[in-house]
Amino acid sequence: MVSESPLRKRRKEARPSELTAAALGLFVEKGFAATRLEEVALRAGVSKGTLYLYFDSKEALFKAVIQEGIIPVVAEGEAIAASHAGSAFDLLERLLGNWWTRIGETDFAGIPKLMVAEARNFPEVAQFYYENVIRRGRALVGAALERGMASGEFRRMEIETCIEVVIAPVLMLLIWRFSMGSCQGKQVDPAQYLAIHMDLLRQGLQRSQV
Amino acid sequence: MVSESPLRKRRKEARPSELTAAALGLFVEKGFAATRLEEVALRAGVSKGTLYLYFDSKEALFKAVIQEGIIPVVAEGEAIAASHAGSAFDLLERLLGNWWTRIGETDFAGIPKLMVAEARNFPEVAQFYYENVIRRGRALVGAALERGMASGEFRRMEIETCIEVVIAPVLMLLIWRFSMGSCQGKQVDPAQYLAIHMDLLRQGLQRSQV
DNA sequence: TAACTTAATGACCCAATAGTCATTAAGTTA
DNA sequence: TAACTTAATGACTATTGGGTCATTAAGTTA
Repeated sequence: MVSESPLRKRRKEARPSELTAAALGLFVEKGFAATRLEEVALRAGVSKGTLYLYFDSKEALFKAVIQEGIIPVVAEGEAIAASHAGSAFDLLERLLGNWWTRIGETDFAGIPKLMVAEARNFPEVAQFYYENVIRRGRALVGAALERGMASGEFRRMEIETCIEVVIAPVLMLLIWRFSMGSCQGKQVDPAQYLAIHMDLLRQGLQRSQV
Repeated sequence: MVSESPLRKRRKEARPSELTAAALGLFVEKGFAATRLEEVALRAGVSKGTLYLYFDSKEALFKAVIQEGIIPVVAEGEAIAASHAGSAFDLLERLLGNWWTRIGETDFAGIPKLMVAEARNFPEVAQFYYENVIRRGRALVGAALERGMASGEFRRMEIETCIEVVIAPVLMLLIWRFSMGSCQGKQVDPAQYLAIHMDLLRQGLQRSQV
């Protein structure tokens, strides 16, 4: 009886993403500084030495984690906005909804909390994230708001600040899940949370008060 | 010419709060794990040995930082709510405004970000914070919303989720300031941010559409 | 001003961990 | 199946930083 699976498997292609996935989980859970690389390697089913085959340093691993999975979603949002035909509010709803299903329900959901917690320790990565995710995400929401104000669907308000207020609850929902979330008995229901947020926004933004 | 100030000053009373203040600043800036106690001591104008005179461990210091300054503000909010006479919306505005001036504009402003970043590493402290700050803060906002719905000033909505959505932007404003805030050129203006948030809420919550 | 109490110090200890590298073995080629 | 390439390993090193404690000196009392 001979074992079919050798102890050491050579899987050069799969290792990097398995390592960043493991690292993301641990970084989100314990923070960057408190995460030990041996634990990351263990979770990825590999030894610490192997980790260093693919990433030069702990910081390089952090950068890879952040850059890996979140940027495609922004591009997707931009495509949605470009092809949208309905009302401005529908667009807003689709943008936030898409962001939720593509980030909030995936393994990448922990990235905003991680980025918030570590931004000051990695200004370079934070800047990258700001330029490629935040700035573009804001621009999308801003364009939707502008469209609605131009058409008379929304009342006129100062746009830049409005963007922040619209995005904040969605961000908070994620951050909460990966931080204080475990303290409370019944978890927040994301669908209901988003529904209430959109409901308040619909009436809060509208111009004509019938 | 004799120096009036000896090298070692004995200031037993002042040390603890000076140490927690220094620790808060560094914890918020770098995270708990990445903060060195020697640096905390240095910032407090004291040696590392002195720090251990007042706090048993790094974790004890963390607990003290969290527990020290934020709870009185909740009590203050409860007093405001108890004595409030005007409309429910005015109460909401006063609560958020008070929270802002008493936390947002003080040294304690970094605590929410710190708590969010470290909650999973200190479940016991997180639980304490949850019971004494979050739960009570939510109850305050919830009572204001209920009052408004009961009087017909607000339309009826599911309260628990509503609370979250009302609070989220205010929390996000603080968290942002201590994380990604330094990435963007022009900072958000807190007063304008709160004004827009309250403006959206006023119209979003109201029952009668005149 | 001498004796005494205790706040403050900083050199030291040791556990933890980021990063290295000589060795091992999986898979490939001839 | 022997020779070869390189993915994978894990023992090892160097450094960092939490925590200790014998020593020092500020302030107080008699």
